Amino acid sequence: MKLATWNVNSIRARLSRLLSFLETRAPDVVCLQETKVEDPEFPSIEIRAAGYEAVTFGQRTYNGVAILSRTALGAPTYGMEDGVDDPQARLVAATIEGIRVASVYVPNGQAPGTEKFAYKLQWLDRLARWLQRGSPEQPLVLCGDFNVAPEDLDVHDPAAWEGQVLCHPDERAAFRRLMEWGLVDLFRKHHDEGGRFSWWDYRMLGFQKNRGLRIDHVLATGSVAARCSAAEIDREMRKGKNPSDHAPVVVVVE
DNA sequence: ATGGCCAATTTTATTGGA
Repeated sequence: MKLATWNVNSIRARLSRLLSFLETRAPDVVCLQETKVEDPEFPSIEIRAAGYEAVTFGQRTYNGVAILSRTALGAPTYGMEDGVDDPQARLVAATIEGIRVASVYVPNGQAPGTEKFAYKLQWLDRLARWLQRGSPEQPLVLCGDFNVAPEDLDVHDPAAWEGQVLCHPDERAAFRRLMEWGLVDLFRKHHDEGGRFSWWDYRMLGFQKNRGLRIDHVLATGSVAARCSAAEIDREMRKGKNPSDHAPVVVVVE
């Protein structure tokens, strides 16, 4: 199974690029974030014509997640179902070929000390509890835009980013708690080098200068990680006209 | 070369992203 995660920054603005990605890369599963459409406006017809079914959890303007799959999507769940009244559409999950797959869009957090930052930390804590409702012995892929660069190695200029949002110690600690439950970073399983990023600012020639961060991740429990033979960041999808500011992360699970 | 923010809405500014 070839599985990708991609923050598309509006599926309507990115539809032709997404369809090109599906055709040229031929992934079996694609987790999307920041679709920014309510479910009735999701371009299901075009996606289906490309050979994919979709599970969508959208909202207007902001957020919105989805999972596309060539094979059946079983037992979909929308949000964390933890009783918290949260209108933001940031997690959707479904079972594909025996693997539970979740597409997540972690809050950005804006800046440490703000209400949005507090919401981000709370959301990550809820995500840890969502994981704890299951077992790391089960096959799970938790992937998406985590809005956390786990280590300085994942940052183009660690000194400039120190203590800033996406790199703050509290976010990194929250991310580590997710990992310690029993997840493997599939990109890091295959690459130990720095300078490999999944997001670059639209401004200031960020991509051209490779001034980016690695904040999009594919995390998997041990049984899935053991079957993972490759992981790459698809920089081609960040090039050219009208890109998302994120590139897809693609893994192969045998 | 991959080129100097972008997307959606509240639309000729504002908000949020990261």
